[in-house]
Amino acid sequence: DSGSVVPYPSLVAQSESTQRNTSKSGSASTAAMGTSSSSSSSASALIISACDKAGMEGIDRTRVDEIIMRESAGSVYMKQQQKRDQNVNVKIDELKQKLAAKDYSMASINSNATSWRRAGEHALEPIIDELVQSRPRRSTCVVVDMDGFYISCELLSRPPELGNLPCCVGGNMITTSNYVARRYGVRAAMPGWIGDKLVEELSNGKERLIHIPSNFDLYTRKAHIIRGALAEYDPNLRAYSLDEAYLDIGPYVDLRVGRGWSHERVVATLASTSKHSCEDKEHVDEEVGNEEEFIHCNVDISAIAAVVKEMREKVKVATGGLTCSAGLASNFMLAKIASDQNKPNGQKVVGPSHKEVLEFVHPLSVRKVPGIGRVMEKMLNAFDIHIVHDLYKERALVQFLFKPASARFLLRASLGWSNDSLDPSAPEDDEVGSSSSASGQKGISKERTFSAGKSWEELNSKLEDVCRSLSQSMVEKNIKAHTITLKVKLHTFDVITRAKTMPRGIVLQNADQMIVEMTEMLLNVKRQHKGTFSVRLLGVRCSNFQGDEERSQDSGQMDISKFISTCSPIRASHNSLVHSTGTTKMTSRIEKKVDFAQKGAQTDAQVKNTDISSFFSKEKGWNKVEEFETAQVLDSGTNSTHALHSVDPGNVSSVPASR
DNA sequence: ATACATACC
DNA sequence: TACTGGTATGTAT
Repeated sequence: DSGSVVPYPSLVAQSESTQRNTSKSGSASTAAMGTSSSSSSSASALIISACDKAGMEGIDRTRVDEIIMRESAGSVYMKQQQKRDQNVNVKIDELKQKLAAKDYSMASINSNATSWRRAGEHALEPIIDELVQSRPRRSTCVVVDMDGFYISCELLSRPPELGNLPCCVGGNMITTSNYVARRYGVRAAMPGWIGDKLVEELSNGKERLIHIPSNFDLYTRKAHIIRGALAEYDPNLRAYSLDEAYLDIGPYVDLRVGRGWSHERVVATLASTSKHSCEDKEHVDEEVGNEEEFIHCNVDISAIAAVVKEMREKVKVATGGLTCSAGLASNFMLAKIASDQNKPNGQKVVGPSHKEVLEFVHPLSVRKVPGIGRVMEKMLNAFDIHIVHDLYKERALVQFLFKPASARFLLRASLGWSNDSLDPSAPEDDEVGSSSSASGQKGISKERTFSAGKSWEELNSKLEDVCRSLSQSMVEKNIKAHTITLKVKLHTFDVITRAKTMPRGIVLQNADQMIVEMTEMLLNVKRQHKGTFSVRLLGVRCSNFQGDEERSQDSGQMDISKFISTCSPIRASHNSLVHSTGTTKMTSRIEKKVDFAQKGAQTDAQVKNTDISSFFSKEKGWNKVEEFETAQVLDSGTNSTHALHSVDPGNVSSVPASR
C-alpha cells in the first residue's frame, strides 16, 4: 500500500539532482542503472506521515498528502526532513554502486553477473532450514494493543456524542486520534495545526478537530487495570508501553482447555507458580502434574482464539469499555503484526505451520515488520523490495547489501520469525544474569523543546531545569550513572550530542553535579559551532548505570551452553520478541517445556551467531561461485550439520581448510 | 567511548 | 506562526 506515493515535482527534482551529485564517482555500472530511479520516486515517503496506520485504509491519501505538503512547505522542519531524505538517497546510491561493483567483478569470473545470488541462496539454505525447524509449533503468543488508548480513555468520561466527532489527545502535538479523525488523516505525531487544517478542509468546513489535553495519570491508572486483567492469562506478561502487552498464554491454555480446569483454578495455579523462579520446578510439577500427554496436548487453535476473545472481553469490562485488538501467533513478531490487522476491537490468528506463517507474512509491506521504519523501507524499495515476499526472494541480495545484524534481522523477518535486536522490542540478553539493577533499564533522559532564539542566560537556565528534573527521577528510581550526554537541537532541527564518562568511582545523580558538567559541555558546543547558535531543544541523558558493570562483562563471557544451563527457558519457549519495560518482570515458565525450549534456544543461538553476510563480503574470499560449490560438496560429504553452524563467525574463510 | 541515525509508542 | 518526549540500539569512528 505504500507503493503508490504521490510524486511532488519539487521534491522529485531535488532528489534527482542528489542522485547526479552522488553518483559522480560511479564506476561503470550497468546493473545499477535499471533500478536507480526508484530511490527518487519515493522521496516524499520519508517526509510526510504515511497513511499506514490502522483506521486509515482507503482514505483519500492524495488530498491528505497535498494538504500536509502545502501546510509544511518551506518550513524549517521540512527542510531538515529533505536533508535527511537526501542523506538516505546517498546511502542508497552507495549501495547501488557496491552492487554494481559486485556484479561487475562476478561477471569477469563467471560470465554471468548475477549468478552469485544463486550461490548465495544456496549458502543460506542450511540457515533457513535451521530457522524453520526450530520454529515453535504452537500459536500461543499474544500481543494485545489498546485501540486509540489515550483518546479512548478520554472519551470514556465524556458525552458519547463526542465519539462521533474528530477528536485527538494533544494540542501542539497530537499523541492519539480517534477513528473519526483518522479518516481525515489525523494521526499520532502530527502537529496540531496540521490536524486542524486536515479536518477543516476535508470536511469542507463542517467539522473541527477537537483537542483534548493529555492526562497521563488517567492512562497509567487504566493501564494498571488492563495489566491486572491480562495477568490472569499470563502472570509473566511484558508491558511494552501503557497500551501494549505481550503474553504467552500457552500455560493458561494447557490448563484451561487441555485440562478443562476452571478459569479461577488456572489463574490461581499460574499465579502461584509464576512467583517462583526456575529453580523451583518441583513445586510446579506438584501443581501441574507430570503426565507427558499434557506437555504436547493438542489444543485446537480455535480454542486458543476463544481464550483471546474472552481475555479481550475482560479487558473491556474491567476498564469500563475500552476495547483492544490482539494478534495470536507462534512468535511475537507475527503476533504484533497480527494485532494491527483487525483493529479496532478485533483479533487475528496466524497458525503455526510454515505454510500459514508465510501466507500471512509474505504479502505484507515490509513496513509492517516491526523494526523496519521509513528509512529501511525506502532503501529496500530502491532495490524493488516492497513486500516481505520480495525480501525472501531477494535474500541473497539483502545479505550482500546490509550489515550482518540488519541482514540477519531481515532474513528472519522474511521467514516470519524475527526476534533480532534491530527491533527495540527485542528481548534483552540479561534476563537472568542481571543482578543489581532490577529493571534492565539502560538509560534515563529528559528533554525540553522551547521557542528558539533564547538568550545564553535563558538557555543555561533551561539546562539547569532539565538537569534537576532528571536528577529527581534518578533519585526516585535510585539510579546512579557513569555517563552523561548533552543533546542540543538547533533551530534548524540539526541535533548535536556530546557525552562524557566520569572517572572511575564517580557517579552522577546529584543535580548540581550534573549542572556543572552540562553547563561546561553546552559552552563547548556553542564555541565549536559556527554560525548562529539558536537552540530549540536541550536534553540530558544519563546511562552506564552503577551496578551494571559486572553483569555486562559476565554476560559477554557467557557462551551458549552456559547460557542455556543457567537461564530460564523463557526466551526459548517464547521464541520471544519480549519486552522488558518497567513493572512486570518475567521470571519463570512452566518447566515441562524445557527440553524443547533448550533445543530451540540452541539452534536459535547458533543461527544467530553465524555471520551470514561474511559469505558475501569480498574480503573473505567467499564470493566466488566455485568456492560455494566446493563448500557444498565438502559439506554434503559429512554427517554433521552444515558447515555454517560450526564456524567461528569471525573467521569464516577457515571453513574450507578445516574440512 | 563518542557521535549520529533509526525505530518504537 | 507552528513538528514531542523517553528509551533502546545500530553504525561509524
